[in-house]
Amino acid sequence: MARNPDTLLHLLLHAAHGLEDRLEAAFASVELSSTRYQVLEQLAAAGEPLALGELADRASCVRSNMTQLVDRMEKDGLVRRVGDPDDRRSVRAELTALGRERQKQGARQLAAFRKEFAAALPARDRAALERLLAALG
Amino acid sequence: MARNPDTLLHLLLHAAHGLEDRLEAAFASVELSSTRYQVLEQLAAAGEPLALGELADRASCVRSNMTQLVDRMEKDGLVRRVGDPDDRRSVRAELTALGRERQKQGARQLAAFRKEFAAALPARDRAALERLLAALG
DNA sequence: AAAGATTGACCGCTCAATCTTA
DNA sequence: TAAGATTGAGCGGTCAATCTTT
Repeated sequence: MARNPDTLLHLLLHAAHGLEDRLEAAFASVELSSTRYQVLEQLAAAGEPLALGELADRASCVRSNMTQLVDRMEKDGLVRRVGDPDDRRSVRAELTALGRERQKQGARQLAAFRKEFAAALPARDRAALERLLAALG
Repeated sequence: MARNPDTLLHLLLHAAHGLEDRLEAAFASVELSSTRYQVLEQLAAAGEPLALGELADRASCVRSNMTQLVDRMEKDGLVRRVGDPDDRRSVRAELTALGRERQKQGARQLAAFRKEFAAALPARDRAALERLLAALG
């Protein structure tokens, strides 16, 4: 996204990209992506299998996306599909032991990353950043 | 990317995403994407055909990505491939009349969007934002 | 008919492997 | 051998169409 590099807009988007790349690298160190972590996190927090549509809603993505994501995660042994006896249209995703393990590792990576971010953030700029984010809302 | 919504890191990434979505929508209104616009912009600025590798370097992406992007843009009539007589390994992309037209429309959209962004940005927070971006560098 | 999931086609990106020309 | 471009496979996202169950 390197249009017109001398623009504050550009600098902001570029910084956000860099941040995301580094976060992605942190997750990659435990063989996850932020997308996969997000799913594992939801399932761990829920403490029970969740319907794919429910997962898609929580991830703010489209249903077909979750279908394919769960395909890949299932192939890698992170989750498994289980049917819902009460509504046979529904398919739920359930954590496997491996998925549970990876979720914990991912959580540690994320916590460390957040800490690093907070440390890099000039303390006196927190308020300004919060105003900015509110203005962009 | 909705992990842990009450985190400053998360808020920043979320805001950047929102910004990008809106920028993308602005480009879409003239049947472009930010990616395609970026290529058109480089070609217009250069004033001559550019090798695909050169375009990939300027877009900070991998060569194969540019091959495929130019495939799609060529199919849509925005650019055309031309050979380089001086180095027969090289393939250059050249703007078509349609590509030139779209680049101008895209530039107008981008300018309007930047203006809108600047207006939404609390003036007293500019300095803080610049420090923040420097710290994240 | 409406909801849940899936499929197929596409955008945009990565990597590894390949083919051609220098 | 190096460099330039392409191909093929995969991730992650969209949309439109489809199939099953409610």
